[in-house]
Amino acid sequence: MVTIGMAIGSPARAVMLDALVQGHALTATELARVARVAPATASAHLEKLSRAGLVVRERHGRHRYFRIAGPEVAEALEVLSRLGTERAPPRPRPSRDLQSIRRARLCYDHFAGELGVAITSAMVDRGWLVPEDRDFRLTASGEDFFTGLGIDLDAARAKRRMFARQCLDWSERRPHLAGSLGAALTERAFDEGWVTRTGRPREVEITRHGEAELERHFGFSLPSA
Amino acid sequence: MVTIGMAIGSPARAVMLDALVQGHALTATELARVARVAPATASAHLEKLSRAGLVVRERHGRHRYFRIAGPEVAEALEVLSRLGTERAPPRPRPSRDLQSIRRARLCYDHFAGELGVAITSAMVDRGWLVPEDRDFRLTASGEDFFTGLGIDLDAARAKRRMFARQCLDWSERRPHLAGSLGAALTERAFDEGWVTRTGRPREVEITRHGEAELERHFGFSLPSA
DNA sequence: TTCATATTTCGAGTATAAGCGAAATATGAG
DNA sequence: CTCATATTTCGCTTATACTCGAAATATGAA
Repeated sequence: MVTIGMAIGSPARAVMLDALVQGHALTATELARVARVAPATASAHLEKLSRAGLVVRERHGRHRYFRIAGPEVAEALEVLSRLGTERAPPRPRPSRDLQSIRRARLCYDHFAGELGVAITSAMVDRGWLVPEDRDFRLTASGEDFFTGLGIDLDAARAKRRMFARQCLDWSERRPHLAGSLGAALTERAFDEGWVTRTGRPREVEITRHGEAELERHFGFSLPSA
Repeated sequence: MVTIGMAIGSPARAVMLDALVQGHALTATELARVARVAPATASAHLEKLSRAGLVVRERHGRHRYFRIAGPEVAEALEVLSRLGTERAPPRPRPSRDLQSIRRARLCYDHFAGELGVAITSAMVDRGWLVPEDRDFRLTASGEDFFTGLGIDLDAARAKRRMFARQCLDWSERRPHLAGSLGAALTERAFDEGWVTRTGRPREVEITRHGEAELERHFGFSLPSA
């Protein structure tokens, strides 16, 4: 990521990439002109872009062209430039994909996103967890709940890591349960088939069965996708 | 795009972003630790990331957290890091979306991608166009073809721009027809309903009617999506 | 209020990048 | 082969970015 970032992080190179993303293959001299730098400078920039794997050089007849290295590069640059512009307007409606990853995600090994927050606040509402500084305290009734779910609390407490941490992430403004307790709950949810992984990196999907169980245990159902 | 590029174009900041993309909100001190820099340095970096709109600062109880500014930022960073890694392997199969944009795209105002190349080589094979240096020469039979299609060649020649240019782009290795002649053909194709725009920026879609016409005029049909 | 801790600001030093012109080097045209 | 043109390499200057420690500043805890 650093390499890519450094490659685009110069006005001259950004202009060149912008020109190339249009699809055209251009010569070094043409690119020097659009970026308003000397041919020597353009050559150095193109060397960098080439090393970063963003553009490729290609001989064609008597000319030597540069162009975007491939479709995946073109797509990534599109995403970036969209990110650059879509900042001012009030707030673009998140795409379908983004909505789903906001809904139910993993943060390392525990639930985050709407799902994580919903589960956590339900447990707080029921008096099973009490927020305390950076952690949650597990109450007696909370212990009953986790034990009833078949979770071994002693084992969770025995782990070297924090037990019941508060965790914030980018998709919600309220904390969700992390630490070994959060991990244990999440593991259980997978084992019981409440959720499954989707193809995407950290995204999970709630099964039909899971919906029913969430309703039963926590008294909520997430608005359907 | 420059801003974004400069923002990620530093090892320390890239590490911080990497940590934040996991979902966790982290304090400045924690981020200083993961990036292995002094708190003062981390503070400066976070200031930049914040200015670039990639992260936001948020007070929560007695702590001040940084986190990724929003889902769209998280997604863009994912795309970037994927781009960084997916370079070594032989060549990842292009996604469905990428295949379709390779298939039929516009380069400014003329066809590019597989469609542009296929049309152009068909015309060369038929002796309607002859590649000449950076341009194509339109032959007499070629004039008949374009005129038969209802294209006003005199009008196209009268335009201030190049008439029949060769154009290379990133998705194919062979040139396609650009210039006012290419634009006129493309305009005609839209008018006749051979192609329509999809939602995406430069992408077009071939209609059923278009498939038949392409087969009739140029003797090819693109392998179906 | 006072203390302790987290964070930012300030004022350097060092490293690296961007830029140019001149010269060296390819590459196709004739 | 020789010429003309496109491109890269070289040497150099200038500007900016990264880094740190020390000091100043906020902020919640007691």
